[in-house]
Amino acid sequence: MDENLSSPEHDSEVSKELIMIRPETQASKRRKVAHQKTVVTVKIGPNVGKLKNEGPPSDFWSWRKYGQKPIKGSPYPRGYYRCSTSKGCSAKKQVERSKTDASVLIITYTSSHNHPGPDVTSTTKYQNPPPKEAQMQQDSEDDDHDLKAEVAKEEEQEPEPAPEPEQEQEQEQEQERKVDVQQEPDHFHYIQSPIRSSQDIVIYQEDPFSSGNHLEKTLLDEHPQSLCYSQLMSMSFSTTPKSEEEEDFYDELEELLPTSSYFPSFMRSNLSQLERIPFVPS
DNA sequence: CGGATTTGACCAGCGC
DNA sequence: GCGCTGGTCAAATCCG
Repeated sequence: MDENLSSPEHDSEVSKELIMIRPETQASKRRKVAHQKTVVTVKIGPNVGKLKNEGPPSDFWSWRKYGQKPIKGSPYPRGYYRCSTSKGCSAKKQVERSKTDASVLIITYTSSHNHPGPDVTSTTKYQNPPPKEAQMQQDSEDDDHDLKAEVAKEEEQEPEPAPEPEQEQEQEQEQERKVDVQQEPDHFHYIQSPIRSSQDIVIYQEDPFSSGNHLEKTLLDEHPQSLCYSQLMSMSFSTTPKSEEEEDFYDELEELLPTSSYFPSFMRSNLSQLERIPFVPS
């Protein structure tokens, strides 16, 4: 991975991740085990270093850290987490920070949960979601405790090395964003989610077709701050006529997400509530 | 005291 | 074949 350093980092950073999540690439045996990968890029905001309760979106599972490794070419280590919600659950995730933008967390989910998610719908606040601000406050107080803790700890561990000159970083950030936009239409869904207040979340999911992407992209263009996971899901599952390829993809996505894995019950419940999203295809 | 985290060691795949 | 690297293990440590 050192070779990436010689080339512009902004270019290697995202594309590297995107390449990694392709299941049929020459992955190592261990990587092959992780048949499904979903990369979630979370922008945790510029204050993350100071506001420790700013964290990436909680996925509401309980994760246990089982390893941390410095990643070649990145000043930030990658943390390895395993689902501790249920014994025997093979769900894992990797949390690393973008080497070009410390405010961006890259969370890679691998495998899927083999158990139902925590029943957060039993708590009133998700059955009757409070206004955004209030919800955000509550979230920062409890629900994202796990990821909040992760970030807080990472912040503590990492003395913000700031290995790159500020100007360079700014430049790279800008270019990185470009990379996001450029690559997304080909293979990935690009979702922005305010699940946690000031955070922008981008989910990269392998996308066998390109025609469907305009949907999400258009959504983003029109409502850049109005999407969340559940809305994404509703996008994915309730939007009008799909091509066969799309159906296949959504099947995959469904298999990967709401019924079994990354998206807990409250999101699934919100799914039905939020099926009507303010989106009119152009 | 039990569960979670840390961290060095180990293993296996990949590229040269 | 060898070195590099990512991913995992497991003992030690920490924390509530």
